[in-house]
Amino acid sequence: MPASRAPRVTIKDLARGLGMSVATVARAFHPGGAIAPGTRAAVLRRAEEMGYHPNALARGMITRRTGIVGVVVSDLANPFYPAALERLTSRLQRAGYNVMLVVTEPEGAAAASEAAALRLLLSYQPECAIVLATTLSSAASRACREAGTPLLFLNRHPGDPEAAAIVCDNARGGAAMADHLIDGGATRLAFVGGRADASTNAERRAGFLARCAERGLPAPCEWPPEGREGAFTYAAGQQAARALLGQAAPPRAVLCANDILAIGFQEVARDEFGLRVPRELAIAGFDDIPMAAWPAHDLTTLRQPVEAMFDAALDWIGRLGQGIPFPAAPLRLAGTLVARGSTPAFSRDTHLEKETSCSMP
Amino acid sequence: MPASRAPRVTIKDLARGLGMSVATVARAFHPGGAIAPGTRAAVLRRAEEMGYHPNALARGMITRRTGIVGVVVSDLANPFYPAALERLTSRLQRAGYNVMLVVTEPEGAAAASEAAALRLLLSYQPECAIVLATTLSSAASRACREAGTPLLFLNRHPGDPEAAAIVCDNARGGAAMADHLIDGGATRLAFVGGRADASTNAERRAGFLARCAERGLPAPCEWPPEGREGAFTYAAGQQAARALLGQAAPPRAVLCANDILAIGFQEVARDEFGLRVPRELAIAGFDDIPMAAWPAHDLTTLRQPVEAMFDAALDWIGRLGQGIPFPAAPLRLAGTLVARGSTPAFSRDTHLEKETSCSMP
DNA sequence: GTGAAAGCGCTAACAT
DNA sequence: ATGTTAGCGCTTTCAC
Repeated sequence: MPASRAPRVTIKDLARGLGMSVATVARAFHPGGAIAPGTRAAVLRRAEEMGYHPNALARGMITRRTGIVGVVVSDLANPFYPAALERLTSRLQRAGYNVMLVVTEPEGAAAASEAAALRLLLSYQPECAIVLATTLSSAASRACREAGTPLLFLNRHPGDPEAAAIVCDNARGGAAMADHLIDGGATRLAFVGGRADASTNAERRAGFLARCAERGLPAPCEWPPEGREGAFTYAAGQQAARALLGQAAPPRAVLCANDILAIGFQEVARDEFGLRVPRELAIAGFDDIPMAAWPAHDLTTLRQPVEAMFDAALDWIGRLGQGIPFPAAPLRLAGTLVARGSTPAFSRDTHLEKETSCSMP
Repeated sequence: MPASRAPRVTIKDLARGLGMSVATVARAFHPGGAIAPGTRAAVLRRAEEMGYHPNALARGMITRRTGIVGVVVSDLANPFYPAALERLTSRLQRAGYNVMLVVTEPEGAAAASEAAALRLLLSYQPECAIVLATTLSSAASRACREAGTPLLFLNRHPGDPEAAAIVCDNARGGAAMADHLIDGGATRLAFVGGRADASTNAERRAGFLARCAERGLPAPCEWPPEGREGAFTYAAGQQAARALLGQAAPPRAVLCANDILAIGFQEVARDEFGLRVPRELAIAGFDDIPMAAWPAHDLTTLRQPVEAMFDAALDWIGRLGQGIPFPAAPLRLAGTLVARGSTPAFSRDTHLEKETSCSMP
């Protein structure tokens, strides 16, 4: 026998209780419903009394608007994502959507389980799926397309040109950091990357290296070296520090592809190499996770425009309900350089313009 | 016009395409279905070709088993919870459930929005709701009860005796920590609490104080003082350190109600008071968040039996499907003391027994 | 403004 | 083993 739960009050019960038809009762729950104000009030009052609550599943089946938004995450160990997930969920909730959470394995190995998880999500007919913090296997993307579920990448964007994306302008951020470090007096710079397959990593790196070249500096040294896999983790940051700072001519300023890397790097720089930050070594990160502001780290970083990204996402999702598909061109929003104690104070409080977008060819 | 999406392939389309009845087709998708193996194979093959995927909403309406599990979180800023959420979601997914995420405002102020969010969740007819990391307003609890949705508290338990709960044996954990610190040689102990209304806080404190008394020590000093609100945050840990370590006879060993507090405390102890840990001050936390193992913190802590808690939760949820309600008595599972460098090495690697339960009167 | 009827996509008795 | 029928709870024509 399946679960025997207390039967819920349905619209039928309510209609019976009121001596009305279900149609009338239903109209009371819809803004534009053609119903006499008095009738509506009566229905609402009785509903309250009887403890009636509409069944979203039944409603969703008919209207094809389930109010469900799928959110796919994979790297909750990076503090940036819990914070983002919390905000995103809050905002979707307030807009009347409900978040269905899908966690995919961080390592690509489990592409099969990822596809399974996504299929499960799709079976609930979400209005769209938001991919936070990870790329999706092509199998999973295809599944969405087949199911007709719009896909929105937040923070990263996949190779897939058909997918909509809202991202931080990572290249500009990387460039701004290069300026900041160079203005701080450094000439021997370094870049510490995370996962090579992440668009965030590639763009931040590209922006940083390009600006260094523009300003006539020698090419920064890099970690991880060609052919070696990086990661967006504390441990990877430590490793990078041991490698880069152990060199004959170690860098004097380092940009790490994200904050958690930078924090790991800084830890080793101080504890194992006895370097004073920022005097002997300047360190910067990317994201502005809460920890970055802790006195122990006091990390200069590029704050992602998270709220602006969510503003846009909610806007897009709202339009979806009116039949307007997601824009094809990725939306890039500029971040803010937050100068703290891990870099010299020369150009403190430089702020990038608050927001900017740029379209694709 | 509502969203015009590509119409999905339904079971009817599939039945038509196969020249069978919908009933037969449906049976192919159910394990015990009375259907010829050949027919099933044909259906499955054709389904694949036509891109048919069952609609979970429609199925849920009939079977009253939606496969949806609501998960309510509020404090994603505490690293313990993202990690727990990730694991819990993964495991539920693998068991065929889908997680609907509800984020409630951390501060009790927004009890109204909490109730609204929960109502929204309930309208999707979840099979149960798991409350992770927070207590629920009584309005919200009542809403669940009225809707007939079983409620399971994970990690905390509310005053509400009707609610099911799976928690770490916090009192024993607190006692184990007292032993560990006392065995390490300390006599002037302190306890730093978090939110006073959290059961975790109360239990850890009670266990700690009781054991101190049993071992004949003077009552540990405490923070926050009576009437002052604490919090489970880094900043609160810093504050506590400034208050406790600034005293005439500062404590030599401190148990913080969770790791993030302990890390904040430790930071201030080292940087502002110049104390050497663990020589001059022993510090311990509770939870074993990933950061606790970082060399910079190297924090002794009481690891919560997270996986065992989830084992039990999944077990209970599985039974729910067979009509077996959640047990009324809270399940308490013992944690493990993980001794690291922030406390003296005397009784390193003490492990509590792996698991224990205790019933309520 | 209200009611009757059809049906969303699927499952679960019933027949056969 | 398969088809027929009746719904799940709700929205949405269409009459009145």
